[in-house]
Amino acid sequence: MPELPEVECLTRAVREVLKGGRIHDFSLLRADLRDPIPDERLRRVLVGHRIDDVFRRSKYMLVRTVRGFGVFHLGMTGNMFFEETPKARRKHTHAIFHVVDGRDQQAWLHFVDPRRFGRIDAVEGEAQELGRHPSFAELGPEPLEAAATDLGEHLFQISRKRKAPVKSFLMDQRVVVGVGNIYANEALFRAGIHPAQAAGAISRMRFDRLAERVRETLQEAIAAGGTSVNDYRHVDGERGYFQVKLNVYDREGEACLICGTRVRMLRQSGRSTYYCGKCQRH
DNA sequence: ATTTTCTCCTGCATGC
DNA sequence: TGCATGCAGGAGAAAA
Repeated sequence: MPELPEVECLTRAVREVLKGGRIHDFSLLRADLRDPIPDERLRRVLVGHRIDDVFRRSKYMLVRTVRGFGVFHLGMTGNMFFEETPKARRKHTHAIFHVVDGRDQQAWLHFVDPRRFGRIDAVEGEAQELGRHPSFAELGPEPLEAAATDLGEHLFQISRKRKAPVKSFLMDQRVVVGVGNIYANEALFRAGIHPAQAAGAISRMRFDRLAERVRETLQEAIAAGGTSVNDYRHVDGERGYFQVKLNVYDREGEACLICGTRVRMLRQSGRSTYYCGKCQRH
């Protein structure tokens, strides 16, 4: 489940190779993932132009050239790997980008996604065109770009009168980007906030605390994941997960690492929520 | 306007 | 061992 930290780590690894280089060509092994892949537009944007930057917005990795942006989303199970050859294919490889880096070294960047919830898209034009794109138009702020108190203030302001559980609220990408199920659970645990509490009933002070914990959790995950992607030939977004100590996620029935109480699970809008009923209060 | 449900898809764990 | 079943969930559309 690639959330912000995993996408950030992948983006850094890809940037290392692609920035200043070019995509010589690519091939699509299927026409669609979650949505159809716009072959021709992707070609116009990416092929033959210098890669000016590779950056992350929300859970999207963006590849910028003079023509526009390549847009990559990993969905649930997506990942990208540099391979030594175009042929050494893992199962569920859907696209292969033939890359020539800044030092004229060749590489093949493979987009792999078993469940195919990911997306590959292209936006022509400048940053403002990207901002108008449906995937980006309504996104909330980047949690790591604002100061913690500004994020707390933001969460507090837009949550007034909202009855949604704070956990669903936190996972809403229009509220704040990048927080998926795992890190929502973990940040709420760290903040001592019960996931079922109505967002609108949470005080400014507690939102400040939550904002701090969200940032801390994401930053720790990036630091942990970042250590595994030094060598671009071994880009491995998955590995990051196992380096972060999860307090509650997927630990139903196990002892809370703080108080020993059994971790509980409940279902909120179809998602599994894990929490400690003693450490996390309304 | 906000919030929930449904949909996409494959791999894996579970149970008989 | 094999097969059916259910679950995992990001995000957008549809429904409530």
